[in-house]
Amino acid sequence: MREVAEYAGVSTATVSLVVNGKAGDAGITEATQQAVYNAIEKLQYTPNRMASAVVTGRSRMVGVVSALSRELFDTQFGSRVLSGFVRGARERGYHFVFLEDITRNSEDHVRVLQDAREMCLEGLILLIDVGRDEKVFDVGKWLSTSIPVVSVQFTFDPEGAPGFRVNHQNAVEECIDHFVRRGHEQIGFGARHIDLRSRSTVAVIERALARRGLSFDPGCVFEVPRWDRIGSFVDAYLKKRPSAMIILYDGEAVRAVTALREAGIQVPRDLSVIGYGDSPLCTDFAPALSTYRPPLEEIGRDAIQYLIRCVEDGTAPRRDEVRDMTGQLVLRQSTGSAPGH
Amino acid sequence: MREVAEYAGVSTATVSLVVNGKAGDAGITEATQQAVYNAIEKLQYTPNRMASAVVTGRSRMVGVVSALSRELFDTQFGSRVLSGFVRGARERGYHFVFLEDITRNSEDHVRVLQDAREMCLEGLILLIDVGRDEKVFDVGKWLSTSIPVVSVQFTFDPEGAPGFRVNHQNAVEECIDHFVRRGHEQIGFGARHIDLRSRSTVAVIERALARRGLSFDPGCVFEVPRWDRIGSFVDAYLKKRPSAMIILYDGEAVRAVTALREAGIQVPRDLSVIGYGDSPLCTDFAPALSTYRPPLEEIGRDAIQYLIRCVEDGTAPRRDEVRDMTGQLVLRQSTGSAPGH
DNA sequence: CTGTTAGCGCCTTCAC
DNA sequence: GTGAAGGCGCTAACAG
Repeated sequence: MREVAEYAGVSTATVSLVVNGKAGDAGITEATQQAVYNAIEKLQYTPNRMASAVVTGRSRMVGVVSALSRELFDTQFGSRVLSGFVRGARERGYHFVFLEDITRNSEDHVRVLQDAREMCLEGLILLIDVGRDEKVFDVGKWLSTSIPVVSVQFTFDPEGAPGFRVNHQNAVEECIDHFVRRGHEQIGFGARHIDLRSRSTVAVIERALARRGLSFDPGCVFEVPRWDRIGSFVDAYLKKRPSAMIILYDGEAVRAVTALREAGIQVPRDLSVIGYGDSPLCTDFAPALSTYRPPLEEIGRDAIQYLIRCVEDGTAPRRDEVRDMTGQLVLRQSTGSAPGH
Repeated sequence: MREVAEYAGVSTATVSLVVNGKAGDAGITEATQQAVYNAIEKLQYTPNRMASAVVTGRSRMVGVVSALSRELFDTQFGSRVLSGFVRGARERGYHFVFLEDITRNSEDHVRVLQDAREMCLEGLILLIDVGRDEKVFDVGKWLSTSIPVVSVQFTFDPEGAPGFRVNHQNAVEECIDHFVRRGHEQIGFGARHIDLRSRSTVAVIERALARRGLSFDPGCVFEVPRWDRIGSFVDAYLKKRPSAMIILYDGEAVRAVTALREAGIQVPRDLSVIGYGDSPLCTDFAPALSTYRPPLEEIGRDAIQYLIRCVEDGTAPRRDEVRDMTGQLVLRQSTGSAPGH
């Protein structure tokens, strides 16, 4: 920097102002600015972020903290969100680093904060993927007293934590809308486990149906287990035989369709199925699986940019606000009209 | 730090030595060290990496540069490698950041170098996933003149760039071994596109077969296109009817098995299939897909730790060396004995 | 064995 | 409008 200043015939202070785009405020001549830019060009000068971080306390870096990194990398969900982070950060000239996995043991969160301070991170993205783990929320709250934190939840849970997440309402509405238009009246729901999360989804389905004057049969909530126990699903299905189903997630949808086919149920002739996730397997499978595509890249991008904006404006991210992002229903071969419609 | 020094009754230099684990070399009393640790504890002191990076030039951060980030995040391959990076870096107290995608336009590589210098990155991981792009190799070579670079290639290409990659030789041997033991003699190969990469795989298969006194029928190289053109694959298969196939990747294997079933070929009764990737869909599909599981986490972890070791030892990473990592054949339901064996 | 000193590269008042 | 000076938090020689 000193060399640049000398080459341009100005002082290092001037160079600093120009490099940081504060030349205008400081009222520096156009000519002087040009001279500085020329010098930078000639000398191949690259400013040192570390040095400026030392004095300003600003590193232009944020951290990503996850609640369960195995899922983060094993499902395509996590990696798509990551992809959004990369884009979002890049667009604003920021970078991000991974910190500890909060849930490995009970002291990880202090490590996170320590790392964040060591590296002068300006904010944290908290990736919530295990649903309703009270501990994760508490850690988030605790972290957010020392550093800006924005939460991202990328699994499907209508009653999950506030923060950036998919618009579950919309997802359900889109599916029901499509089914009803095609004449389906008895609509089922399937998931790997029937837990609190599934139950809230069922509640949303129920309300969507009610708004259309249809009712939901509680018997149409199906557990779609692994292959070794898939028989229980088939049996349960055959008792009710709904003509349409929403299944969480695509993998479960594939297993359900396959198992049902062996029992003589044809998709989409006898049953229409919409999965969730839009994973690559949707198009490898036959019939190609209709699915709801969650806006994961968008969530990642918007979340990190919101965080950055808060950091730059000096405002604390709102911890209580729900940011629902709308995805898209992707219709393929596994959906059709209700039998006899 | 000054406060810590005062509290402990020593100088900042002593604190620095203790914090950086150089207390031993400098011969600092146990008692003094304890005093420093106590002070650190009491004052909740966190060292500032940025500041030390300024003076040492060492940031304990490396960068990850990819050749095609879309693939990085769309396939489970990329995200598993990333997971390895996270672990590998963490184990050594390092962090990593994402830089530009080299291939977006022709000037991205200078941006990469600029970012690396701005952030005092100590090394670069070059993710090669598009196979044999001369440009990527050149960029890698160019980068490595200014900064340590180690390459990671995570697609399947026996003749790809040197660096960390899966042991293709082993992958093929394992499959062939298994097939031969089960009495298969005519073994085929399938892939989405029959290009240079596939051809080198075929060559490896050919040699493995030759070593066992078997020959490879060039007519048994099959293109497994998307659904709209899958008929061509089925036709080609029916002409040769090999009893076993290696298919790149799992998605293609699923399409192949499904299409063939519609043509009356049963897996594994008439045909044994081994895919590649061990993606989640292997166990969602029926029959559950046998596959070769590439050691992606291991590759990521080893690659970044090799890079870090080079950085710390001050040695340049070898650009020409092949680091083949061995994966594992995962046998499930899509493989069986040769018909009549 | 430990403290003193002199920077690392940069930013930011303040006079001029 | 611009430069000089001081300091950010830390490390590395060297002196004692």
